[in-house]
Amino acid sequence: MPREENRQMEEVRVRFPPSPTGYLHIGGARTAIYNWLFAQKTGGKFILRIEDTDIERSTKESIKGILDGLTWLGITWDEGPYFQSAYADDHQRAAQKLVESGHAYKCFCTQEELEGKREEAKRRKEDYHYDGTCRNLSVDEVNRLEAEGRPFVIRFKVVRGPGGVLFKDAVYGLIEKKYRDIEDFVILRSNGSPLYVLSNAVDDIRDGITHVIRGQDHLANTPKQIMIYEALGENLPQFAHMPLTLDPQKRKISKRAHGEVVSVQYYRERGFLPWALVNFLVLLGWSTSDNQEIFSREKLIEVFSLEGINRANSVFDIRKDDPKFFTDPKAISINAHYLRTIEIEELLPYVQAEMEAAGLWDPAFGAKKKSWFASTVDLIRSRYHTTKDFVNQGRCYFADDFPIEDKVLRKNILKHEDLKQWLPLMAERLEALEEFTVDLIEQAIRDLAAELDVKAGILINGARAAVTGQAAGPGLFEVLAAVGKERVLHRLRETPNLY
RNA sequence: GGUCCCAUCGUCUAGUGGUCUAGGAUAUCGGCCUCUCACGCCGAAGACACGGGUUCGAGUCCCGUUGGGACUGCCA
Repeated sequence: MPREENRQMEEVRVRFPPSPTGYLHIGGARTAIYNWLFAQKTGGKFILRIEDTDIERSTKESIKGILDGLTWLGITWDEGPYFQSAYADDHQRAAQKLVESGHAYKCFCTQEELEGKREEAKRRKEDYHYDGTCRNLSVDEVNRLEAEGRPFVIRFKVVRGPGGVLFKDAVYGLIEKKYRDIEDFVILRSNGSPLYVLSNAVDDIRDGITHVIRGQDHLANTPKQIMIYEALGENLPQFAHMPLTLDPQKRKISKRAHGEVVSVQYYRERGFLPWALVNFLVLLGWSTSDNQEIFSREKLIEVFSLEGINRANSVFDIRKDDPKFFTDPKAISINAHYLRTIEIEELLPYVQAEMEAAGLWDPAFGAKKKSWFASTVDLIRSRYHTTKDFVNQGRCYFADDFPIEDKVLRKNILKHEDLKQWLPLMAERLEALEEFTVDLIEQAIRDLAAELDVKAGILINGARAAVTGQAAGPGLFEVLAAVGKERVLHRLRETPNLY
């Protein structure tokens, strides 16, 4: 009992321990988000630890990519990044301690021997567990083999007898694993380096981790780690395993199999707002009882809880070669939602960044023309899905060179021979306006339509095509006001050249 | 194969024995709005994997079947 009381007094400490073998992917980001949220919620600490023990596969670029990805998402850490490789001594000491206390032993079996036994078992359709050849070696034998210079690994000595490891997972509930189903697993390689199961536990102990929130793929490893904690005489953290994210074929998503579309970077490059991605990701396997889906940062922290984590894996509905959706439609819809609803001031920097990258940025947009810039962005944003759209579909508002879609040209201009005269005529009328306001523009154009005895729609759609190159967009009069008198007149007068 | 986990609309999910002829979101379709396209609003279609129990009553509890996933390395 006193142990539990202590635990409640303890500060919550959670961690995200990525291995730097590639970019930050969706699954990792989601794990980081859940941990971060839990820390924020409980006033605890979120620790970043880079598990770079596999030096062969770890790269500097990968570490940078992970840090950049988290930072972009707004997932900040309170401690670290710590590097696992810096604590090799801890891991070896722990292994040594386990050997000395009789919880582990040196195993001299060679990989070839083991491989042979595995094959043999497989051939006989039996499941293979390490047979314990070295488990009961006498002290003399161990000394002799070591003196011979024979390499050895250290294996954890699993209890042989009835019973098993029982623990309560915050998400999955009671989990039991029988001792007989656990083999004497390796904790230290023959070269002295630790295996994940050991180093991860030792690091969590050193870092004072109170809650281990991680993917369900680690559920099967947990009993082993619990045995290590216990053998080391340490208190257990609380475990919470979260469901995995699968692809539409129900395969675990991975960098290797899915490539870019599962990387955080991809969403950044495709024009996602970081918080929109976080909001989408948190919904993959977690929900509130009232099923709310859009959360501000503060609200999310307020309502997040481990109880809301689902047990079933969820599907990240990525589309391959879908002309309409480049990723899960729901992710896009959430991004579009934020795009059209956040404070315009908050959106502007993202649009600016896109424009700078596209070479469309004019410093005046941030100064003298700022209110024009803001209102123009506001005018067009409701039909955009990503910030990229501002420089693609939105190009005509900010630049003089913009494409006119073929179909639009044919349907809204070429089809009406008279527009060759009418649009320049419209320019005349607009030029005469005292002020270039939406109301006056509308009046002038409707008057012109009446005068010419044509449906206003003909003129309106023609003008839209000539001025924006597109068939769709905001109300034409607003568009003209936004594009500005001078440019509108020019574009209308250019119409004859389109024929 | 063995161990563990999971199972509600295409996808994300609400649902903790009766209020479920199963709710929301997204995607799809239709309508309204309208100069177009979005937005917004209204509406349609769309799911409790199957079979046994338990119970007056089961999406909800139990068992089995099927299906899916994870783990099963001197990877993390």
